[in-house]
Amino acid sequence: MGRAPCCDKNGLKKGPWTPEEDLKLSNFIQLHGPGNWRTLPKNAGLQRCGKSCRLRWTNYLRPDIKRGRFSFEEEETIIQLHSILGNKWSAIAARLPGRTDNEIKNYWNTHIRKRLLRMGIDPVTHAPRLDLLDISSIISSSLCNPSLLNMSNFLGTQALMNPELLKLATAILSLKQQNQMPFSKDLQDQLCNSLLLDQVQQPLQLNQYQQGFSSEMITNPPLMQANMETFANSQENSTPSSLNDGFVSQQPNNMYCSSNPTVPHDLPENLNFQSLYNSNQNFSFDQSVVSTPMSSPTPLNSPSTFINSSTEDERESYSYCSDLLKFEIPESLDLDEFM
DNA sequence: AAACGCCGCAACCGCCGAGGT
DNA sequence: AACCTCGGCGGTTGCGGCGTT
Repeated sequence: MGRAPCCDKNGLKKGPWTPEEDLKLSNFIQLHGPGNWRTLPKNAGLQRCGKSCRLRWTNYLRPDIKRGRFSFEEEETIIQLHSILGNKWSAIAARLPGRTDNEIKNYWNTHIRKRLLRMGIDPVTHAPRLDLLDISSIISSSLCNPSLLNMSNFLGTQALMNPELLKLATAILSLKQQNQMPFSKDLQDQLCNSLLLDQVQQPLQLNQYQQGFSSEMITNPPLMQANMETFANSQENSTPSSLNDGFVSQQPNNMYCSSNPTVPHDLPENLNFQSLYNSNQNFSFDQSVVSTPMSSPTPLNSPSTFINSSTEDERESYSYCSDLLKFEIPESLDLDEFM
């Protein structure tokens, strides 16, 4: 036969623990150590299920538990570990001394998850998703502002997520740089509208814009491979217009974006950073943060594109985005354990 | 000041694998 | 081998605090 039932649930107390119960449990465990949860409540004089006692101890009473707000470093670690481990809260907690799985789980669900969603990042896959991103502020403050087409915000947050937008923006800028087309407000509005449509999961109809351009400018493969670096270089060299505003800067709170010249225009829809890592061809991580040799000819830490963020919220968001793009693996993390 | 709604977190629930009988 | 509990885990719930109206 098996063991006796762990506890008879009838008559046992549930709900919040009182200070007296906490004291009883703490004193008992200090004397006898944790474990034997089945018999512990009775021996400690508690009208609780053993499971409830164990949870109370591991999640609240344990002396090595660190209380209080999560530090920035802890949040970084949680995000990075979650991108690798998923909802393996206990595994994540094992790498955050003093934090319990329950606490991390709660913090993820109440803070980090929401923040990622606001940033347009799928908290499950850690993949950028336009349909999750609140881009209205970005659009309203830059693209749709008649006096300012701030391509930095536009490209910095969108281009990698939607290759069609990258194509379109590349073509637009190329045309503008060659003075082959006026950058009219109409076009900006069209682009803005299309982005809004795209946000609600309407496919971007590139052809709509191709009509207004030279078809060669749209379809010429070399041009289509133009990239963030092209933008950055061209901006440095010429464009004195507002296009350059905030595009390249070296300030501390900047977002570190990909400037890989081979930014793919056929990124998979459910792209995530793991798959990028594995694909190893169309995208590369910063060599300085990923030790695994990469075949990409241009590491991300060469001509980098920095996005200057203005508000506290934006800095915070960009900072998190930066973390995701950098995808730094803590030294203490034994990846083999998960592979 | 009261009512209401939202949010965060502690605690519970249900499931699963490991291991004891 | 089958049955059963334990311990652990992730998901969910519900309560209390707080802000807003």
